[in-house]
Amino acid sequence: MEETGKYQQILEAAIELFSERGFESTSIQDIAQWAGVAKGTVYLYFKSKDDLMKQVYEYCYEMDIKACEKEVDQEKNAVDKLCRRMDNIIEYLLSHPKEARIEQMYRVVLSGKKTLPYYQEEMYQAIRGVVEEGIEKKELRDMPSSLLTQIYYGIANGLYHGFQDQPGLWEEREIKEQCHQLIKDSMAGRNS
Amino acid sequence: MEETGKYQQILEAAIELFSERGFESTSIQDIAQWAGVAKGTVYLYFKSKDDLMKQVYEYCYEMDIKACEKEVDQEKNAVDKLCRRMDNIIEYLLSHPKEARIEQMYRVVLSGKKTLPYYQEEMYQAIRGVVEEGIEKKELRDMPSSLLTQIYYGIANGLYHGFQDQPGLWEEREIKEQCHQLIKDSMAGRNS
Amino acid sequence: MEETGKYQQILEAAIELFSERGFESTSIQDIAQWAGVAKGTVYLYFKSKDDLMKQVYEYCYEMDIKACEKEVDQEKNAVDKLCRRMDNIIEYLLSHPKEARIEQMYRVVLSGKKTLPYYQEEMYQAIRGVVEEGIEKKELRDMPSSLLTQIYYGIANGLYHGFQDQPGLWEEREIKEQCHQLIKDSMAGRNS
Amino acid sequence: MEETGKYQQILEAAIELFSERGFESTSIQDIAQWAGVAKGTVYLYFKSKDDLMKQVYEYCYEMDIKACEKEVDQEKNAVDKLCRRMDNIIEYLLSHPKEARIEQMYRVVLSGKKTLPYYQEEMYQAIRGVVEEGIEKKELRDMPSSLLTQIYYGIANGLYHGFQDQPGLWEEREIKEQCHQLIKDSMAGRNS
DNA sequence: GATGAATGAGCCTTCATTCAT
DNA sequence: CATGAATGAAGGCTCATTCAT
Repeated sequence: MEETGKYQQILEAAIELFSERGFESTSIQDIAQWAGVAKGTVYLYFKSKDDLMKQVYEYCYEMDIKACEKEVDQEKNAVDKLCRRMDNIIEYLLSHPKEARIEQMYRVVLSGKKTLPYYQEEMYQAIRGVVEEGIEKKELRDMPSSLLTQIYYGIANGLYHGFQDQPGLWEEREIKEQCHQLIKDSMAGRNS
Repeated sequence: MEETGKYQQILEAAIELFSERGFESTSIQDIAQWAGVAKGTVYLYFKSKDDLMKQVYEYCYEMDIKACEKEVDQEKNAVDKLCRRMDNIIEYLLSHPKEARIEQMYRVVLSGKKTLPYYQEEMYQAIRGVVEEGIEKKELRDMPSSLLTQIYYGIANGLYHGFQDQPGLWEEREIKEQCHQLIKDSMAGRNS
Repeated sequence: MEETGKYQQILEAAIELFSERGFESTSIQDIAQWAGVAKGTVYLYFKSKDDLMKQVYEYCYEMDIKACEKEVDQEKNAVDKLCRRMDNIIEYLLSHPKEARIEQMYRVVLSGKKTLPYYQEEMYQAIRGVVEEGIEKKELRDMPSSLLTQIYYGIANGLYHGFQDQPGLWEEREIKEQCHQLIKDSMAGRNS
Repeated sequence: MEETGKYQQILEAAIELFSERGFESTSIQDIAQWAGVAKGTVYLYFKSKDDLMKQVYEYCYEMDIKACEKEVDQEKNAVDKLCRRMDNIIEYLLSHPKEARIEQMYRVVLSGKKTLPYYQEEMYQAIRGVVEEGIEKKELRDMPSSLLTQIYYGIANGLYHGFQDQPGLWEEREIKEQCHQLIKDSMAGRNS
């Protein structure tokens, strides 16, 4: 952690500790210590603890988005896009458990504030776009797109938890195919 | 709130405030004030703030479990049991948003601690029991039961979020049936 | 300092330390220690350090006002009123040097803020009232009353400093009479 | 502020900010920024913040002294000297409000420390010299010179405050003459 | 049982000062 | 000379917890 810049050191220390202990239970002191800098140094790079929290979340979120959209556009059908994206989601979450936890935590906090519902976020909108298009083309179930989007999200999340418990499963080709089939069956339904 | 016992008063005040402001941002003072008792009184009924948190969570969780299991046993098939349970889940969560938030928050905290994975909980085990039996009887998809259980959980959660955004939807009979169909398609797959 | 209430203890500790080290250089910790209470206790009686500062000032100011107005009304003439008041002022300031310093300090701070000019204070207005009446009755010099009031204030202050350096002087009857004569000559001028 | 030396730039920035916000509320960072230099540079010219404060005060004090003594020696009588000096004092203070505030603030701080009573200062001694000589020559009241000096000081200060509130007054010839008469009456008394 | 005054550990944040570049 | 990143001591304030009444 010595060779990267101080900003990155602090950010990574924060990810480590926030994900482990939660936002409130992690002190700036702890973060500074873990990052190997003095307490005051944190404030050279971040305006406040809130600012640090926000930047940590945004950093994680950006990584997540970028990872999840990889090669999605190469697929033509809605179902295929959703399967590909789900592979990406799980791949990313399993390889970045700390970042995943931070996103989760931050969203719970956000969901308490009326101002910015989390579903207005980029990723939600991206998925919803695919879902709406799929519904229009009759590739997907004819349900309210918001509901279908949330269901997709929920399945992805459920799968993540499932694979988290038994990491080996995700490596098995057969399992992955079963999951794809499940996605298809749930999202497309009788249309398939 | 005056006629119930002090214990209940404090518990309800805690539910109210924890769900609104989060655990760390709610002080014992706030809770005591809301409950209409003195700060010291809280410590007559709860060993510490952590203990209060835990009891609050457990209280919410118990209510949740009880509500979700209602009439589930009247169904015969695995799919029907799961549908019935899902109706209960959504019904409960929508009518108890505060309790829902507290369960959510507490699980995020718990998930950080390796000691007590949340899937060892009663509700998870109950669902898993149904799922395993369903798989055995070929009523459900032949997938690892843990995975299928998590997926079911995820769908229920997704639906909750969806209906939370548009509460009116849940009242529509057609929508509910679509949801049941979706549960069936995802959990039973080609078997159906 | 043990027998009085905590509020008074803290107030007196603050007077002691503020007058000795200044507002900014005195920490709440210092005050608590001097008062023989815990840091947190200070915040049971004062909302913040600023609040403590303000209450300390107001306490000193009230004492000052009360002391300075003693028996002033028994005098008929403006000059006599001013002399009597000046005796009171000096008497008070000499016997309450700490409180005097606090008033001084606070006014210097206040004078930096445009909002509440210190001359709108009670004591200033009281003196100005006497001065204006005196001018009207031709007992005092025909000068702008604001100016004459400030001059009176200045003389009183000067005398205080003078007597502070040589406290014995104030005890001498002759000196006191000289001072009264000086007040008369300066405030009444040729009218006398 | 660019063409003068760094030392002067910093000094002037300090005068500006100290007079506006007070000593403690002005950071070295603020001063450096206002002066257009780096924080470290301040420490090339001043040993510490305290040192800067002291030099700022001394700078203001020197200006004050120089301004106040202008043409005082042209007068023969003690009273005239005192009047002339008072004109200078007020003229200076009104035209240098920032420097005036700094002197004021610093003296309040100093007056708390027993080590260096401010009356041992040059200006005090200069006035006292005039006063003592005047008393000796029976031009002034026969009172302890220290007292009379402090009174003179007090009057000057009072006038300053008076004119500060109504700057227009100081321009009126008649007012100025009234002030001179007042000085004469107070300092010389029946001797005049 | 009930109270709330008192405590003090611990948090976030600021800022004078240093020093390698 | 000049810089500004880095430091860490210190301060204001909050709050979980205790305990005498």
